Parts: sequence; structure tokens; C-alpha cells
Amino acid sequence: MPKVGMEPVRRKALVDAAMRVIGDHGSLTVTMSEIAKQAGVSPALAHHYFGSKEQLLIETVRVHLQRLRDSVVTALRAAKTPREKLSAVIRVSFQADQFAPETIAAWLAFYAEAQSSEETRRFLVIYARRLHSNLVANLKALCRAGDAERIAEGAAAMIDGLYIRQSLRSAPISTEASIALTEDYLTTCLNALED
Amino acid sequence: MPKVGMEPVRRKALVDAAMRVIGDHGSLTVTMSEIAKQAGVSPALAHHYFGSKEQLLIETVRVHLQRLRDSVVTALRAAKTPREKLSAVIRVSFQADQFAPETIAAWLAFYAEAQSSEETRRFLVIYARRLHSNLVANLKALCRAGDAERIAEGAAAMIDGLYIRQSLRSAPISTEASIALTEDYLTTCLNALED
DNA sequence: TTTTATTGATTGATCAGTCAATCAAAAATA
DNA sequence: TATTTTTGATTGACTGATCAATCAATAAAA
Repeated sequence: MPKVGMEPVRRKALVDAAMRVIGDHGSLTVTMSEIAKQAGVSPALAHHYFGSKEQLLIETVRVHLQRLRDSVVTALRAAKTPREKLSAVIRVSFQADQFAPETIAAWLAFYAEAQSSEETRRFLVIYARRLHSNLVANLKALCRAGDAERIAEGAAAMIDGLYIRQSLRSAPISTEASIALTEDYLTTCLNALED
Repeated sequence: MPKVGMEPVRRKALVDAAMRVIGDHGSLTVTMSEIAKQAGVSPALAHHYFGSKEQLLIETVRVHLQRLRDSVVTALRAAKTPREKLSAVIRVSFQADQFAPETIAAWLAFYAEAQSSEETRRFLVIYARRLHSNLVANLKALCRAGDAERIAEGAAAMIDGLYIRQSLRSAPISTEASIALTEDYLTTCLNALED
């Protein structure tokens, strides 16, 4: 079996497996055995490639955020006007794979982990800043800087809040309803400023 | 040392200790030893009174939510008009002890735990429902039922979102700013309906 | 004496991490 | 081409640490 060049394949498989296990489990207290089993390799191999469980989990967060970032970049490129770009950011935040229960569970676990892992915290701060600055940049084309900051804070909080409420799976809100609610917030705020 | 009637004293001490340890630690992966030590008793005693770690943690969530509930009830009683009651609900959500970093860390840990503990999930669902219905009930006095539902969803999401963003401790938002942002959301939404 | 409070010592399970050994492809050499 | 050597991939078995949970023993009140 042993072919050369397995490293990237295994690393990806293990990171994907970690995401799945974390999502199912709904927590970062997962074992290397579970992850390795899910990836179809031995626990020892996971250690061989990642050195430690912590490193594997950190890499998992990193990859996850990278993918989200890519989606955002793509969506922003497709949108023309500032208003369209705002909608694009919102839409990506709630797109199917992001809003799936397992993904939400994983996000929540990452946020909790950030309390004790400085590196995880750093990644999430970067995500939060990026979301914020994407919103502010486009809002500034539509209103004054001060208002843009305030509205962006509100919109970002609403997006994150819709996530966390979704995680409880009580009275789940549909993707469309979540998008509508956030869009509505933006529209209402912007309209209010024009009067 | 052994006096009679220590049970309620110890239970309270252990639950308080659990809150503190969870808050410091920023996660529910705390040991019975840590909690017991913080409460100044032996780990064995914690087991004696709670039977298991899980039960102690569940009781901790319960007590925590109970306290929040009490604050809300008190604040609601003091407020007269529906609009004042809405402000009261918002104010309590962000009041000093609720918005302290350790408290937020604990909340986050509870949300994460809810993914795997049915009982924890149930408690948090009750909290979410209560927040929602408090908002809806008072909004209905100010606008139509459909709008009340929608605005309540948005406000609740914004409150939770401000919490989770606070947990990252990057660009922390002050209590006053958080209250202002949520108040502003309500006011803007209600004004928009009147036009 | 009986009951309640309390603990130290212990057990059993779980896991992260290590290590020596194996296997097969690739590279070097004859 | 055939043979040997090297190297990457992989694992089973093991270790050490941690921790929840148990229990028998002790001490003080009732």
C-alpha cells in the first residue's frame, strides 16, 4: 500500500474527519481515536502527521475559516454595487453548508475552545474583524462613517446571534428567514438615516 | 466540625464554585477536584451530594438561569409601560454580572454542552423562549403581532450575538454600547412601522 | 447509640502520546 | 534488467497521567 506523497492526502482526510466528528459530537472533547477511525487510519498516524491533538484541532479551525473566507471572496467578486455586496456577505454567512447543524455545532465548539486556546481565539478574532470590515467598507458607500460602524456592529451581532440560537434547535429559523431578518435590519437602518 | 444541616450550605458552595471554575477555565471540562477545592471541601463530598459530575453541572446551569430569571422578573415589575418593560429586559441581559467575562465564558460553555446534554439543552431552550416571549408580549402592545414576532427574533438574536462577540474579547463592546445598539434596533424598527 | 458530615485511599476507565517493528514503493547499484 | 538499499507510510502494543466514582473509616452532633 505505502505509496509516496500520502501526507497531504492524510492531512486533509484527518482535518475533514475532525470536522465531522466535532460536528456530530457537538464539542471539541473528541478523541484522536475517533478522528483517526473516521479518517480510516490509526491514531498513531494522526499523531505522526500533526504532532499533537491540539495542533490537529487548530489546523481544523484554520481550514474551516479559510474555506469560509474563500466563499466570501467569491461572493463579493460577483456582486457589483455596495448594497449587493452587503447582501452577498449576509448570504454567504447563512449558506447551506455554513448553517447545517453540524457546522454550527463545530463553530460553537470553536468559540468555547477560544476561551482557553490563544491560537483558536486569534483565528476567530480575525474572522470577526473580517466580517466587520466587509460590512463597514460597503456601508460607508451608503451612509456616514459613524453610522456605518454602528450598523455593522448590529448586523454582525445579529448574524452571530442567529447562529447561536440555531444551535439550540428549538424553533429553528430557516436560512431564508435568517437572511430576510438581517437584510431587513440593514434596509430599515439605512432608510431611517435618509429621513 | 460535622454539624447538622450542612447539605444546603455545601450544595450552594459547590454550585458557586463550579460557576467560578467554569468561568475561569472557560469550559465545562473542569474536574470535580478543582470545583471541590474551590469550594473548600474534598472531591468525595461533591460526589456525596450530587451523585455525579453531570448532575452538579446541570444543577449549576439551572441555578444560573434561575438567578437570571429572578433579575428579569424584578426588573419587569419595576417597569410600567410596555416600552419600559422592553428596555428592562434589555438592560437585565447586559447588566454587570451577566456581561462579566467569566459569566460569558460560562454561558458559552453551557451552549456548547447543550449539544450533547439533553437536559442542559432543555434549560437553554427555556431561557430562549422566555426571552422571546417577554419581548413579543410587550411588542404586541406597540405593533401588530406579526411584526412583534419578527422584531423579537431580531432583538433576541442581537442580544445573543453581542454576547458571543464579547466572548472573543477583541474590540470589546461596553455594556452601555450594547444596550444602546439593541435599544436603537427596537426604536428604529418601531418607527419604521409608523410611517 | 444512631445519624450526618467528611475524607483519604483506591479503583477502573479513558486517552494522549511514544516507540519499535513492518511493509512496500522508489532509488541506487550491480 | 535484476538486486539491494533506503525511505516514507503505517500500525499494534505500551506507558503514564488524569479523573470520575467508590468505599471504608472517622469524628462529631443528636
